[in-house]
Amino acid sequence: MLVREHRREAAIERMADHLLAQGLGAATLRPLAAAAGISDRMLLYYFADKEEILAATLTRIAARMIAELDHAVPPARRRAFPALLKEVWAALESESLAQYMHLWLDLAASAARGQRPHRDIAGVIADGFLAWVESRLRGATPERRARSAALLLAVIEGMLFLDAVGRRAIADDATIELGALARLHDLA
Amino acid sequence: MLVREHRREAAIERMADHLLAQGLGAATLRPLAAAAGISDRMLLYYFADKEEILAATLTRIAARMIAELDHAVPPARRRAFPALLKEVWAALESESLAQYMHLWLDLAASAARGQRPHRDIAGVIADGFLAWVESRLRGATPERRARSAALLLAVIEGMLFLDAVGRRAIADDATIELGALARLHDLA
DNA sequence: TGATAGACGTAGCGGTCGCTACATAGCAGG
DNA sequence: CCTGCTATGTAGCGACCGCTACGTCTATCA
Repeated sequence: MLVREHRREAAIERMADHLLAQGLGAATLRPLAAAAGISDRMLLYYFADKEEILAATLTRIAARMIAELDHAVPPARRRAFPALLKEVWAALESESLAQYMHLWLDLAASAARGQRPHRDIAGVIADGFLAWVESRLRGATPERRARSAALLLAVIEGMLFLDAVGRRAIADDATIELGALARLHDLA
Repeated sequence: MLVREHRREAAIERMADHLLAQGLGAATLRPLAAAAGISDRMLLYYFADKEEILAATLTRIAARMIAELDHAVPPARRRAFPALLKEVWAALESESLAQYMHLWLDLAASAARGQRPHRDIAGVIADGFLAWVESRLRGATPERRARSAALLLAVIEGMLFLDAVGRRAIADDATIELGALARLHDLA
């Protein structure tokens, strides 16, 4: 039914807000239902089970994240490695994107434990993130660009990790060092 | 009492095994007590509350991790950046150290949510890890060595992250790229 | 008009959570 | 012998978990 589809859709949007604000640990039926403004019974009427709820909501969140990233770092031009690194890191520290990063960390942790559907969704998000970086990165050949993007992604995620444990200073040192290395290489 | 201290100690050791095998998500009183071979009542007799249990167990695990790292990558000599990166990454893929890395990811995720005592402990572990890397890294000056160590740590943790979400290929690309950059710099 | 199917709420299932009250058993000191 | 402390088990509290049985109301269609 159309009504059903529409309400399901609205529920996903509001559950996405809830998950972003509260984290994966708060992904339990009753709070999710309350956030969606319906009863937990109706939530399980719209979705088969908790797994389906999470899959739909996380997929929605992934789409939103890419949109937010596009907004923060527009694809207008390609950047040199150090510049893009700096720009992306600055964007990720903004309040709105930080929420995504925290959830992304939750997701990685539960993916490491082999949880479904977390593992699959997290993998797809990583691919999307990599493609996103690659499309904004300057590089001599597509191959070099792909590897540079992989490095940038890895470093960003390591810095995220370090920031999460309260060691932003280490993350900043890493940026400085990597920026220096990359600039040196560009001169070469 | 001595008996009490001894049993508390033994409980910590066995709970550390349990936590490493099962993850932070399995850190609930009854399973922990079962792993320690005592009743949950006695667990709360030896420790004030769950937080104290976790703090003691995680601290023990951190000490074990450093010992395992020392064993896998002995401190005999300092390594060049690409060599150390490769060596550390290979070590972390071993079954025993992979357990620590998964738990480390759990810890980072809950630290990002501001959980205590997770955040503090995770920070201390990161510092220990950084010092560990620094002591094994070759570098012209202590300052350069510190920044190189920060970069190596960030990259390792980003690769851990990518591996967790099933994207080891991206992690490998990052290694290749960073190794190339660092070697080029050493020549310069 | 009456049967059918969709939409929704209530109440509750069996289970786990962190934590605690209570009882007891052993042993030390007065 | 009594008192009181340490050590330990049992049994349970109230909250929350994912999920479901069941009933009711309403809209549609023959």
